[in-house]
Amino acid sequence: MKSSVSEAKSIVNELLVDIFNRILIIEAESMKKQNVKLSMNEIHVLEAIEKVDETSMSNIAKKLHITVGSLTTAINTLYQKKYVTRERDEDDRRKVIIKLTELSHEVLKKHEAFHEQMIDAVFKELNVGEDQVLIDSLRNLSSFFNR
Amino acid sequence: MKSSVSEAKSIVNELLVDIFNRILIIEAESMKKQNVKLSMNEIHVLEAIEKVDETSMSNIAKKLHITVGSLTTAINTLYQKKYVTRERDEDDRRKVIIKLTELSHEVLKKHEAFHEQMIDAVFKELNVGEDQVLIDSLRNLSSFFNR
DNA sequence: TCAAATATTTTGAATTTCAAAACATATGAT
DNA sequence: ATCATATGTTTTGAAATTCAAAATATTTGA
Repeated sequence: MKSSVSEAKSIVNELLVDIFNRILIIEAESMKKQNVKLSMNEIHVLEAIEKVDETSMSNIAKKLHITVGSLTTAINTLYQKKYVTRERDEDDRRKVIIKLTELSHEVLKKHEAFHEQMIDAVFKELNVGEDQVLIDSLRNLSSFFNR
Repeated sequence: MKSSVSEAKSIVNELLVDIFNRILIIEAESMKKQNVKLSMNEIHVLEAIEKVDETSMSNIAKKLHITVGSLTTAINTLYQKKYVTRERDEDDRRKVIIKLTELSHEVLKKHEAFHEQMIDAVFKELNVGEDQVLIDSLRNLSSFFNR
């Protein structure tokens, strides 16, 4: 199967758009099937808390690319539903430090399992060395966003 | 630079998450810079109308993975702002056919230009034949969502 | 000590979404 | 031809998510 470069570009564009349009819906379905009661939005907040170094409100909001005000409302409901705790930073009492509860860790485990399945699907039939092509392409795309 | 398969998987996962988290924001910035007054949401509605065969409300909603009710509110504002027209299908008067105005085509041209730049960045330094690896990987990912 | 900087929450408004009800038109069985 | 059912769209009412700006709390530096 041959194709010119511009054809390949067009195919890659369409695939990226398709993937982008569906991933949230598919992820949500997967979580629902596993009896997770949270929205994908809420799960992504938990994910950000897990990944960020210092879990202050500002840091988490920056990771999520939302305002701190928006994060406050998200954390309000997660706190109420016992997915996170809130405490003042003793070294700098302006800061509020968010921590995940066991409930959150269970949800994140399920979410990670979905991602692993997804990535396994990507690597299916990929030969040794070819993974580097994929990594380079995605790095190029990610770098494009840094301009 | 060598890495085990599981390392490669982890890198690809992180890159995909990063790309996913930023693409909407970057696209929105790009549109704003080009004096486009619409939200990315509204632009994606126009994009769906452009891509779908028969531009009835149901078809457009299906393409966008939203309910027809949600689409009605989106079309209401786009209609009011003169980005689309509405007409009854003469063959089946239950259907409403949406058409893009010149205003929309101008916006979509700018949006497509962004996507072209983006894809050019992906293909940067990609050798002949390597594009097929990328296409295969993304196809695998897209197919994973069809299960 | 106190003005400015930083961190967070609150407030008020806009956007986007959905499910269910209401409405319009078409189709198929009698 | 008529009417029940199916299909297509809009309306309604409510919830979730977001933002900017104002308010509040704490720290820092002059």
